[in-house]
Amino acid sequence: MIANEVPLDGRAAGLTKERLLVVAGELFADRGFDSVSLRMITDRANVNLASVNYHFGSKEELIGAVVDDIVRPVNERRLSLLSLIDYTKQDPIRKIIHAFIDPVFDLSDSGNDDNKYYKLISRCIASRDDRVSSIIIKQFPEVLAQFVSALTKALPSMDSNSAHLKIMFMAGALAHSLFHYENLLLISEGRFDLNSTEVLKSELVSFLLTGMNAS
Amino acid sequence: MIANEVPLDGRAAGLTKERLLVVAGELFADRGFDSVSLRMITDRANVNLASVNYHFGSKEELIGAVVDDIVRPVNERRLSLLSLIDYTKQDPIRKIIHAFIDPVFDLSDSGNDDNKYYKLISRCIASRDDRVSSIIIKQFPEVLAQFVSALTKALPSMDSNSAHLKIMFMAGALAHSLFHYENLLLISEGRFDLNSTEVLKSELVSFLLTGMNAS
DNA sequence: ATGCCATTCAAACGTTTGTTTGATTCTTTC
DNA sequence: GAAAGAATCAAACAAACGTTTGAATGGCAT
Repeated sequence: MIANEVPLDGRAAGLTKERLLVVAGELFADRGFDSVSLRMITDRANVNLASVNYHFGSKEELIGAVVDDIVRPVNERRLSLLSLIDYTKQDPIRKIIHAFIDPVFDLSDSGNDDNKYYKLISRCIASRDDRVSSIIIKQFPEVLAQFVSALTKALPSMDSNSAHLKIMFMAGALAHSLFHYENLLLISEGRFDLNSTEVLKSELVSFLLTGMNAS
Repeated sequence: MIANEVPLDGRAAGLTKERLLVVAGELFADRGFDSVSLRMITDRANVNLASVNYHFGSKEELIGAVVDDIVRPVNERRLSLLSLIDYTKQDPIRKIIHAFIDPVFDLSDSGNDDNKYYKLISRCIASRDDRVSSIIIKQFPEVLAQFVSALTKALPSMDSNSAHLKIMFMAGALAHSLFHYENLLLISEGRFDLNSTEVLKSELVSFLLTGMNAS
C-alpha cells in the first residue's frame, strides 16, 4: 500500500515532495485531515518529519496542496465538458449531469474501483472543514455559476434559485453515495451486486436526470 | 449567543451537564468535532474543565451524547412517520420522502431558521468521522432497511439495490443543501429570495419525488 | 449541628501536536 | 576538485490537548 517501496537509501531524487503528496492523500482519504498527523505521513512515506515544513511550509499548506491537486483538475474538466455542449441537440440536461459527475468518477485510475480518490474527492466536496472549504470556495462559485447558466439555458422555465439548489442536490447525492459506497456493500451483506461503480453511476444519472426536470 | 447567561454563582442546580450538551452542540455545529477543545466548551459554558470528564467520562462520550441527542429523535420520528403511511392511498412516495426529511427540518425550534440544528444534524449525516459514524451506523441500518422496504412497497418495480442507492442520494442531497444553505445565500449576493428554508424544502421534495420515480 | 455524598474547583500530569533548529549530506556549477 | 546551494537528518521546542488528582464546597438527610 506504500506509494513507493524503492530503497530510498542515499537521497533519492527530488521525489520527496511527490511522495508526501501521494501518501498524505491516501491517509487523508480514509482518516480525515485532522486525525492524520505529520508523523504518520512521514513515517509511511519514509521521509524525514521536517521535510513537510521544508517543502510545503506547514501542515495546512500540505492539506491545501493535496486538496487542490484533486479538486482543480476535476473542476477544470467539468467546465471543459460543459463548454462542449450543444444546446440545440437533444438531451442537454443529461450532458450537463455528466459534465458534473464524470470527472469525479474518472478519478479512479486503471479501471479498478480504487476508492482512494473517491473517498478523497467526496471528503473535499462534502467537507465542513474550514481549511478545505476555503480552497473549494475559491473555485466553486465559478463552477456553480456556469452550471446554473447551463441549466437555465437547457431548461428556460427553470429560474436561477431553483437551478442553484438543484446543483447542490446533485453535489450532495454524488459525494454522499460515493463516500458511503463501501458501507453500502457491507450493510447489504452480499445481496448487493454493485461490484462496479458503474451501477452506482448509472443509477445516479437517472435519478438526477428526472430530478432536474422536476417542476 | 451563550446558551445561558445566568449568574451561575454558587453551584447552580445540576444543570452543568445540560449546559455542556447545549454549548458543545453549538460549537460542534459550526467548527466540527475535532477543532473544538474541551476548554472552549467549558469556558463558554462557564463550568470547570474537569466537569466534562466527571459527567461524561471523556470527550468522545460527550460527542456521542451530543450526536445521539440529535440523531436519535430524528430517526425515531422518521420510523414513526413511516409506519403511518397507507400504501393503498395516493402518493405514498411523497409521504416516504416527507417521513425522511421532515424530522430534520422540524429541528429548527421556534420557527426562525436557527441553523444550529441544521448544521449539526447535517454534520452528523454526512460525517466522515469515525467517532460520529459509529453512532450513526448503529441506528442507520434499521432506518435504511425500513425505508428500502417502504420504497419497494410503494414502487414494486424498484429493486432493492436501486432503493438503497436512492435513499443515499436523498440523504446526501438533504445534508449537503442544508449545510451549505448559508453559503448559497452568500454566493447569490442577494439575488436569492430564499428567506426561509421552506423554499429549500419544497424544491428538495419535488426534486426527490421525481428522482425516486426514475427508471 | 453532623456526617455523607454529589459536585465543583484549581492545578498539574503525560502525550501528542506542528514547528524550528543547526548540523550534515547530496547535487550542481564553475 | 572545490565552492555553493538544495535537501535531509536527528533532536529539541513550545503549545495545546484530554485526562487525572485531591482538596474544597454544595445540598441533604439524620
